[in-house]
Amino acid sequence: MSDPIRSENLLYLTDEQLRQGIEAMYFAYRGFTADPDRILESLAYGRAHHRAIHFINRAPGTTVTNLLDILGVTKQSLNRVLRTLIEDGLVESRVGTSDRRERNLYLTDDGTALEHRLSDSQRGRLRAAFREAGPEDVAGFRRVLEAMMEGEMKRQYKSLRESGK
Amino acid sequence: MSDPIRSENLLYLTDEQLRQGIEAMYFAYRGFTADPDRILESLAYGRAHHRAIHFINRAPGTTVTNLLDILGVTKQSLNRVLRTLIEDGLVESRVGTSDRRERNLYLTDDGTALEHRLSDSQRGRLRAAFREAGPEDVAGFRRVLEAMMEGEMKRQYKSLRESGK
DNA sequence: TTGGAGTGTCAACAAAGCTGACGTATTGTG
DNA sequence: CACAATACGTCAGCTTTGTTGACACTCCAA
Repeated sequence: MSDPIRSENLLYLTDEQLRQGIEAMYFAYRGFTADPDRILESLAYGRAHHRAIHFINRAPGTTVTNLLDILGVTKQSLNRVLRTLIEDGLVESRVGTSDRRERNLYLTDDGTALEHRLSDSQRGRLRAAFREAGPEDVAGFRRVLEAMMEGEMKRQYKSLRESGK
Repeated sequence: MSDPIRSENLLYLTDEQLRQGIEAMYFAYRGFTADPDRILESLAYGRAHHRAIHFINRAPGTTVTNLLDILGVTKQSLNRVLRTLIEDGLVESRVGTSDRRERNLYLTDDGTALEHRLSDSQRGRLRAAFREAGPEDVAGFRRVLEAMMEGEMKRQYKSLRESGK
C-alpha cells in the first residue's frame, strides 16, 4: 500500500490469479485437443498418432531417435504407433543412406492428407481464438507459454520455430 | 499491401503463426504438468488423482456427479481414482445431508497437505513464467486461453472463477 | 576383426480412459 | 402407497499409450 507501483505490478501474481491460470490451462488444453480427437476417434487412432504425424510433417526425413527426443516417450511406445501408421500406408520408413542403422521417416500422400485434416481443425479453433483476442493478446499468450516450458522443451520449440521459415 | 492496416492486423493469423501456437501449447502443457507429475510418481498416483484433488479442494463438499461434469470422465474411471484416495485417507466421502443419495467429498488434512505440495510446485512454475512475461502478457495469455475453450468448459471455468472470491 | 555403442523391434505389463450391465439406497411423483 | 427416476458404486472387459526387459542389426574404433 505504501508502494502502489510495486503492489500494482504484483497483483497478477497472487495465489488466486495463479490458480485461475492453472485452471485456464487445464480447460483450454481440453478445447485444444477436442477437434483432432474427434477426427482421430473415427479412424481408430489416438493423440499419439497425431503427434507423430505432426512432427514428421514438420521435419520430413527425421529419424526415430530425433522424434523420441521431441515427443519425450520411450522408443517402444513410439514404435507401436509408428508401426500402425506404416502398415496403414500413412508413413514411410526408409533406411538411412549415410548410416544404415537409422530410419528416415516421411509422410505418404495419404499421411499428408490426414495431417491437413487434423491441423486444419486445430488451426480453425486457434484462429478463432486468436481473432477474438487480438494481436497484443496473442503475443502475450506466446510469451507466457514459452516461459512455461522446461529448458530442453524450450530449446526444441525454438529450434522448430526457426526451421519454420 | 494496398491496405497496410488490414494486413498488419492479420499477420498473426498466418498458418505459420498458428502452427507455432499449436507447438507452443504442446510444449508448454508438458512443462505445466512436469512438476506435479514428479511428485505424484513417487506416490504411485497419476494425473487423474491430481485433478480430483484439485477440484475437491476448489469446491469442498462437491458431489460425485458434479466432479464428473467438471472432469469429463466416466464414473467408473473417476470411481477407481476416488476409491484409492479414500482408502489412503486423503479424501473423505460423507453422505449428503439434504439428499442422502449424494456423497459430499472433502479433503482430509493429509489430502490438503498433498494438494498444497502439488499446487505449490505448479504455482511456482507459473509464477516464474508470469513474472518473466509481465502483467500485459499474462492478461493476453488468459484471454486467448479462454477463447480457446469449448462452450461447456468455458462455462465451468467462469463459474469456478467467480466462486473464487 | 572384434567388441562396444547406437538404433530399432518384439513381448509383456501397468495406468487410466472407455462401454455395458447391474445392485442398492433414496427421492419424488402419479 | 407403489413405482419410476436419480445418485452412487461395482464387476467385467476392452483400448490407448505409457513403461521395462531382452534382443538383433549396424557402425566404428581399438
